[in-house]
Amino acid sequence: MVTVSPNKIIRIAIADDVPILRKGLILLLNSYKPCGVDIEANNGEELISKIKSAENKPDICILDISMPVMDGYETLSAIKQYWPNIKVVILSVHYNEYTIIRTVREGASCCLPKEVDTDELFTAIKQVHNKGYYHTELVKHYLNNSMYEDVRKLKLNKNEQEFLRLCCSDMSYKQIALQMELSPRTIDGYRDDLFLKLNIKSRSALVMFALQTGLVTSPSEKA
Amino acid sequence: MVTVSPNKIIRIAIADDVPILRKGLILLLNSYKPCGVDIEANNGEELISKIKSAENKPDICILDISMPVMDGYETLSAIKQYWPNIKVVILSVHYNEYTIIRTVREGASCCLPKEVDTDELFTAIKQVHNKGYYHTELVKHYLNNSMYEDVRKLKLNKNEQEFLRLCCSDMSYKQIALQMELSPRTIDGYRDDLFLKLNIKSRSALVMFALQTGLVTSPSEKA
DNA sequence: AAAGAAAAGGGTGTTTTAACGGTATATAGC
DNA sequence: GCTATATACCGTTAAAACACCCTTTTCTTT
Repeated sequence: MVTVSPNKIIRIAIADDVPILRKGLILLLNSYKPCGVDIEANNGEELISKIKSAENKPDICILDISMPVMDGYETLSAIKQYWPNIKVVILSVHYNEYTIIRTVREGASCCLPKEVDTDELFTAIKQVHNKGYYHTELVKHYLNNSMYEDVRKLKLNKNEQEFLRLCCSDMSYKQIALQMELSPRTIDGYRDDLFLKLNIKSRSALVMFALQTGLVTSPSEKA
Repeated sequence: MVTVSPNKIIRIAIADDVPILRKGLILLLNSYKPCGVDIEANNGEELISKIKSAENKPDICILDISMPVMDGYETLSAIKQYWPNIKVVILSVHYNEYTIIRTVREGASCCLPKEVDTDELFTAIKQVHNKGYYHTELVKHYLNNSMYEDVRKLKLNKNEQEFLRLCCSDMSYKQIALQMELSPRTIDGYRDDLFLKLNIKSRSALVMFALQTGLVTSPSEKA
């Protein structure tokens, strides 16, 4: 610590690819006395690079999950690897068992849904800064009571990610196998593995999972 | 018109169930001189009731699609029915052919993705107020070139909505039929109808459609 | 009251999905 | 060298999904 003042401001960095939300959040947080937003980025990669070149590192990073280039899951890992002391708050539309367990187990200090009310957001940030964490009832519930035992299994490898992405379409497993240049049997194995890991029984549920966790983002349609 | 001043402010009403986005948007729009936000609501029903009791009706309503109680699609219909002169801007994460065609054909003056950049949002609002509409390239593209000919077919009835909701799960069609107290054949018919209407061939694509259009919202998980 | 449309129910066949049981190979750690 | 682990691969069977053509019932509409 170089300078410590009694009324030190909580330095905040924000990564979110929705400009109106990001700008709004900045106005909102800056209007709240103890906070100051220094860094904003529209994806994880940009955030990491801005933190690297920042003279004063932020106290807290607020991350969205689904962002282009580098998503919130990866960004969280990178931050915790480079700067373990920076606290991370996940603020996302994706708010489910998978997202909560994966991010909190990876070191997030707090995981909130975007539907959070502004007062609770302020409370959360203050408590994260002072106590190191802020867990909602749902987060507490899943921390005590989750079907996912092993964090490592929550991360999907490249092939699994690609498979999951292709599942979100009209393609049959045979066509997916063809596209990925793998045997249909191998694809069956991927599916069976995911069904087991995620405790689901159908491709429909797999699609639900993919979209709800932000692991697959619907292709932003371009004309 | 009761009072017309040369520098009349554009009166805006906002309905969105995400408080931080709503608050942020209000700060943002109020910081833009020609705009003034008078009404905010966290769902369509609340918005309609606030407009009803408002002395001065808004010029423009900004609507989210996926909201509890009354969603953006229904809210748009209601507004256009009661107050055809109020302009509606759809601002949503849901930005696809279905959403664009359905809202614009129903009378929306503008349909924007939440990823819109703040300058474009300001431009859109100004142009909607002056010219009556603002269409992005993607909106223009779909207006000239859509697979949905008939707007009426875009609206799903109660049974179809319920069916679509239940499709987003691990349930088999047989289980869905049981749950809805209808014959499995009838359910098959619903599916075939939707496949035809939406030009898709699999339940996975149906789930994708349901989530991407906001016609089905993932149940917000509660502990 | 008759015609027509829309919704529900039906039969039958093919294709795809899903559950279960396996083997072979590479490679990283002990 | 052995063991654990991850990856790719294989076969069988049952269930579910999907396609196609058809009838009955229930409403609107005229």
